Amino acid sequence: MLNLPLCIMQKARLARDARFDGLFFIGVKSTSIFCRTICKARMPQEKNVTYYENPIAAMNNGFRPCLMCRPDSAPGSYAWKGVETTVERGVKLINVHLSLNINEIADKLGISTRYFNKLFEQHLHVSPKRYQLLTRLLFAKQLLHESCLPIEQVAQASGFNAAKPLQHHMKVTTGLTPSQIRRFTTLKSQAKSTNVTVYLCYRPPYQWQHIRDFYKLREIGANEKIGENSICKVLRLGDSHVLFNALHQSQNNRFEVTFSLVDLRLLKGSIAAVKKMLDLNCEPEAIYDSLVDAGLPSSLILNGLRLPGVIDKFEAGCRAIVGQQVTVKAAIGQLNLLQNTLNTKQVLECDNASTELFVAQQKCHLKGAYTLNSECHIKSNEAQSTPSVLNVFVSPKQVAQADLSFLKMPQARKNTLKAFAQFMLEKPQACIEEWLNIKGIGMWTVNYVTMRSSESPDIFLATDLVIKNQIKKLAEQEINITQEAAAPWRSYLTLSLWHLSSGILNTKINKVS
DNA sequence: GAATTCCCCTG
DNA sequence: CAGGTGATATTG
Repeated sequence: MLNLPLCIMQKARLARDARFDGLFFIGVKSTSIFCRTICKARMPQEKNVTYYENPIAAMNNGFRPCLMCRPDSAPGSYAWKGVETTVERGVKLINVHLSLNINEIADKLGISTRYFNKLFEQHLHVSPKRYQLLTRLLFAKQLLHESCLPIEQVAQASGFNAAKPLQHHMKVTTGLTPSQIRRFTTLKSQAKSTNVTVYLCYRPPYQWQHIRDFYKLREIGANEKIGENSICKVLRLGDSHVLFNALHQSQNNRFEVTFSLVDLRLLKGSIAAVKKMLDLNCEPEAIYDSLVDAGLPSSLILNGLRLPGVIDKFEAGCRAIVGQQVTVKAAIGQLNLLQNTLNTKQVLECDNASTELFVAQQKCHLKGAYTLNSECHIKSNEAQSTPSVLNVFVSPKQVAQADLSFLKMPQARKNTLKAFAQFMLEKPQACIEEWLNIKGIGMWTVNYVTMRSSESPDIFLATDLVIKNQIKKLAEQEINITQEAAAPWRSYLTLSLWHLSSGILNTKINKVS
């Protein structure tokens, strides 16, 4: 039943080798406890040890899970990852939630402030407080350069309570006051509103057409509008909503992104979200090389390919589930139906006041883009004839409570969708692997969602039908793909193969070969 | 830095 | 099962 030789497991156990973590489990007879290979507890003697393939097998034989290494927890979960990642998670939280203080961050991590301080200092040799101050200042500086927000609002957006503390800290750490920093910027003053425009750059080349078409094909009209040169979408960020319009300016290698915000503290997260959607941090050269290594002839490679991201994990999950075994077109039709049908009640159902405020603000702002759920429709910049309203993607709660009989798809898939919504309602923070426990969600779905929503550059969808066919088709022309060689950028190989199979380049292949 | 918790061994 | 050891994570 165990697929590893005994001597290997013995060595792996004694070395506490992390590479074998999860592959087998160690039952200790003297205590009736079972552990993972990496457990830091005192090393049991060989004569007391039995090996098991999985936690279930160990528990069946009367062992209980160890409290230190938590072999019962889901692989990848916080409990599984243990202390090693606590600092990492803390850093992320500080970066994302600029307005939370250190106590609240520690609270989110589930540890005391004192311990958080200690761990942080130990690993990064800076105190969390100091790290946070620098993070806030850096972001404030970016806003001073890239936007025309008044200082007071820059302060709020970067986590300070008021302009005074920002001015003080900026002066102390950089020697310059915010207004001195601002003087370097060349932007013209923009109208006073909660609209914020920032310019987000990327490393060229950038295959705008590819990422644009990818989104366009998957457009959910009530939630997003994809223009020839722009992407406009309403994002759910925590309990709030953000509307953005990203306009591609290829001559400057950047996007002009306008946000409409309820609360300026959302700006940091909003910028991160758009960067993720447009994959602005990617390094095209490394990816190009890896695609060559994988065996793609350079004539078939889109240099500057980007991975189109999905911000909301729930949305990504819905897209994946509804997209199981049907064409993109069919799936998006059903998603549009879902969105439009459940949408009508949405404004009433939203429990927080922020939505109302947001709607009110939308009425007057974001000229030339779209409005959110307001009766005053504003035409889009892109000379599209019909005025539009945009709305946030349906929530887990809505889907969980809805009668889904109006959807045209197998009952089993509707059940999965519903179970998924229920799961997300109860455990919104669960890691994607945990979704496997839901009936109807398998590895393809998990991998697809991981690739689209976790900025995971190294997902190869080997079981995807389209991918399989495309590999076969290439092999017929003596182009052999070794996906392993594309690591750690295999997501881009997946994208490339999808793109090839879309037919646009199929004629080209013939010419090449 | 002490105290607590946890694991494993021995008798 | 009780008593003792060593080690780690976490707290006040």
